[in-house]
Amino acid sequence: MAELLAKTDKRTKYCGEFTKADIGNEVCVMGWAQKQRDLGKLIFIDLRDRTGIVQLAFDSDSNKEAFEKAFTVRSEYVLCAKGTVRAREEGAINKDRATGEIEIFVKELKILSASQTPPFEIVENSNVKTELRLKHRYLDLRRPDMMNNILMRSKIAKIVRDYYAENGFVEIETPNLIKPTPEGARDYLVPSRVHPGKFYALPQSPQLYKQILMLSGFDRYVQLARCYRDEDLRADRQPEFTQIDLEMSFVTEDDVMAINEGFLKRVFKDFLGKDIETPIQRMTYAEAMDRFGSDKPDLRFGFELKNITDIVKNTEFRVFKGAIEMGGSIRAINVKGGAKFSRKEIDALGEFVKTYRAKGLAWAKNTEGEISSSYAKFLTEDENKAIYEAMGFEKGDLLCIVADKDNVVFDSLGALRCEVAKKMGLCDPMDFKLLWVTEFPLFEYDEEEGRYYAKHHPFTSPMDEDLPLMDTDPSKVRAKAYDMVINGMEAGGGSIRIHNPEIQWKMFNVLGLTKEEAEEKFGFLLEAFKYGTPPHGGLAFGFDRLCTLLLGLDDIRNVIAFPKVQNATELMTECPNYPEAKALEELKIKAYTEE
RNA sequence: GGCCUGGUAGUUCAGUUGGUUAGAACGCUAGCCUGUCACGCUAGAGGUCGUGGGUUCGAGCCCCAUUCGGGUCGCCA
Repeated sequence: MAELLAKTDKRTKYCGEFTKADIGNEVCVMGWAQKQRDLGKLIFIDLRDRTGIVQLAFDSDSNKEAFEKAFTVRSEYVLCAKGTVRAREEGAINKDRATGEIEIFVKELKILSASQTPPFEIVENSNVKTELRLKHRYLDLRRPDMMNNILMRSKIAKIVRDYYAENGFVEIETPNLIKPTPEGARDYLVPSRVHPGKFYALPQSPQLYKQILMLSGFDRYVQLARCYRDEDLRADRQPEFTQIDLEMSFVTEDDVMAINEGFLKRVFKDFLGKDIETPIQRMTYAEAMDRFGSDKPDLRFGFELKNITDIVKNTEFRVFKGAIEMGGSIRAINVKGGAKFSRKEIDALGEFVKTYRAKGLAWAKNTEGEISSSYAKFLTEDENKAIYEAMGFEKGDLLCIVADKDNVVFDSLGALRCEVAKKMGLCDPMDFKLLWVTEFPLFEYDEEEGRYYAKHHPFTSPMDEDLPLMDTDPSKVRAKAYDMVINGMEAGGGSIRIHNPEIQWKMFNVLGLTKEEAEEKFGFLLEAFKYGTPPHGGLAFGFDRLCTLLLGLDDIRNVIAFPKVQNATELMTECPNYPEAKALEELKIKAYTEE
């Protein structure tokens, strides 16, 4: 059935590129049959490639041979068609299609490849289950929207390379087989054949290498770096992903932020035609937590958190009193226009906050001046009034209150304000709100293990004015770290690094690392730092997330050609898989057996 | 590891209180049709109701286990 492509079969241009200017030309096109429409003595075939669709026309009277072949064409057959571009008659013009004013009247048709009936139709906006799409990803990628996503990703990557190159950045590849790192996410490990029992790790990020590059004097480095983390997946998280990774020497936070604001301005302008105002708004971590209950606040809507602990500090209401007694707080958001939520929907919000460890949701609803509430009866009239006043509670509003330990209150209310905003349709994906979050805490205290962890990583520089606190109260030390937050998503983050050995040792000390442990883990870096280290800092954007945002999507997998599913398998190739016994033997690794 | 949720024709779904032969749309196959482009008309094929067990006279529906997806908490320096 399939025919060979002859040397003379040269494609004139892509399907989507034909216009009225081509009328009368002899052309040759190649592509996939999207649809065959048989009208009896007339057949139309929509021919598709990555640029679009052009209509092929066949007429039994004019060319019997081509017509008869066209008759056998089914969806997804690969065709080569030669013929004449002609104008469509008035009334036969398809205004919904870019090439709708012309068609190719085919003189010679070759079926280069037949196709089975695909398991799902190759059309835009298909709502086929993810599982099936991923199993047949090659077909899914043919769908115009997926095809477009991947093409756009490539376009964004080019903007990245152009922008940073124009600003003096050097693109350098760092290794993918590296020394396993001690802290942070789980490493993917790769066994070494030459060194039985030893493993490489796949990089979680090129962090240490890019710092070393600064030391070597490259001054400005950038890389579209593949990164790997063996952690559970989410809608915005894949085990392997791509980072726009960069580092700069002789810079402060402002310098790093400025150069990257330039990039964001550029990519939003070039890609979306949108103007981003610079400098981009900044907010400290403390303010972000206080106002939004999150270190990555979505600024597309209000519903800010307010602390009402003082108003009810003398209450006997057990729920509020309990929170105060355990050193927590009572905070509220006023969902403007939220009174339209039904009792059932509000109960669902109560269940929602419980997933963030809150014990429940106290609420009050003002419907046309009539207030119904889950908690008001437990408070005095004055207390209720004071809360309403503090929150600006008016007709049509819904007040949501959580009382608990601070971190629970922040987590649950921070998530709740996004949840209600989503339900109320306030999250236009093409309305972009950019924000730098700054002054992150340097450490996080792990209560279970009774020790400090680096919130960013152990090479993050403390803020100069907080240096004395390193010895007295590490939990209060702020870092020279910054995150780029777009519409509530962490799009990137970075920091100024420590380049002073004394401070680095102090850092390890707080983290509970002995000199020996530090040498064992980071010896090469500490050694390198002895030979003249420039002050340096950098940042990494989540490239996949950035593409997702710019395309207005909500699933990172739609910008990744071959993504993995929730249990970290890839459905098309069915990876991972058991290796051959011989391979394990060479690696001196025992085969896994079920217990 | 926890919680929530789904799996019925190739696809997307419906399926009543547990009761006859499990339906629809699209797709697919065949026939007819010269201006379609979501072509139209006619006819047809297509089902181990994810899998295994249980309850019952009787299970797509109830129970248990399991598997494969999706969301999420933990986790993600």
